[in-house]
Amino acid sequence: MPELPEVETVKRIIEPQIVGQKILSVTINHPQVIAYPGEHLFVELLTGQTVQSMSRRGKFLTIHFASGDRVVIHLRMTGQLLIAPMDYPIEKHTHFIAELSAGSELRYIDVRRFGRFWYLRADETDAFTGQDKLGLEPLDENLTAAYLQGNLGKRKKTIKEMLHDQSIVAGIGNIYSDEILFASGVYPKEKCLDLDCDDWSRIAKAIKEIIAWGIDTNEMTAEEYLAGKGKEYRNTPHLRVYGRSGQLCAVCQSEIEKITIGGRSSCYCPSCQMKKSIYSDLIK
DNA sequence: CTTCCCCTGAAC
DNA sequence: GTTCAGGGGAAG
Repeated sequence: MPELPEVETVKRIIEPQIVGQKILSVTINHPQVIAYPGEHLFVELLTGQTVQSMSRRGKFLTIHFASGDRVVIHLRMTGQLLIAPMDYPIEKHTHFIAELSAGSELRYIDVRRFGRFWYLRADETDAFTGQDKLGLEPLDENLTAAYLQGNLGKRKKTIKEMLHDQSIVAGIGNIYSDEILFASGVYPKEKCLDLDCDDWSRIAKAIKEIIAWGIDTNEMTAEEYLAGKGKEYRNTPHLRVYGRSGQLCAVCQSEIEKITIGGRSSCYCPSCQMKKSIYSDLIK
């Protein structure tokens, strides 16, 4: 479900509600979501820990404990984290509940059960989650046109696919890659090696602007977040191309098209995001 | 490179 | 009934 802006939203809502809390008890309803180190050890290690902070890296969340231990969480497609009063109804597909000292609960809900939890002890290096392979954060000042062109400029793959490569830029998924390419005016199926300096500049700028916009627009209170069950995000109605095939482009009124790239759907405006080959024919 | 897999549910 | 879904890893 969530990409970087949504995961950041989850972090901003959840962190203030768990900092300083002690975990009194842990219930796991579906062990599949525990990737490491196994259900029973996970429960044993987590019980009694006191939360110090929460952080986000790409689409990963980490809960840091006073002991130095931490829990890394990836929500994948449909994972949701909620802080709920103990008497709040248990949603279907609730796989994990941690009872907190304030009398509330941290709950994990995941319809498709693709999400994963890892418990890492203080002295354990993270060799399990994949976080160590992440590239730059979109808002990192080192993420520039030169960085993108240097890392991707000779690749044959399409720009749409490469924007999903978490080892280059961390946190972009299928929604935001569509939105970023629309904002850049780049045809999603364009091969990286066909893009020029100006294209990379617009893409670098759009990555920052669209991701920052996504985070800002998602801003909400903890009450609103709970009411939306941690799965309703504010910016969804304002996306400009994702999920809008057949509708008219807000900029030029052309009909937004949907194509398949690397096995995933991609929505784009054929007029605002013209293929370079067509464009070069037009300016002859 | 493409295809499949992990899962459930909504839309068609 | 079939297809698709905001992720990611493994297998062919």
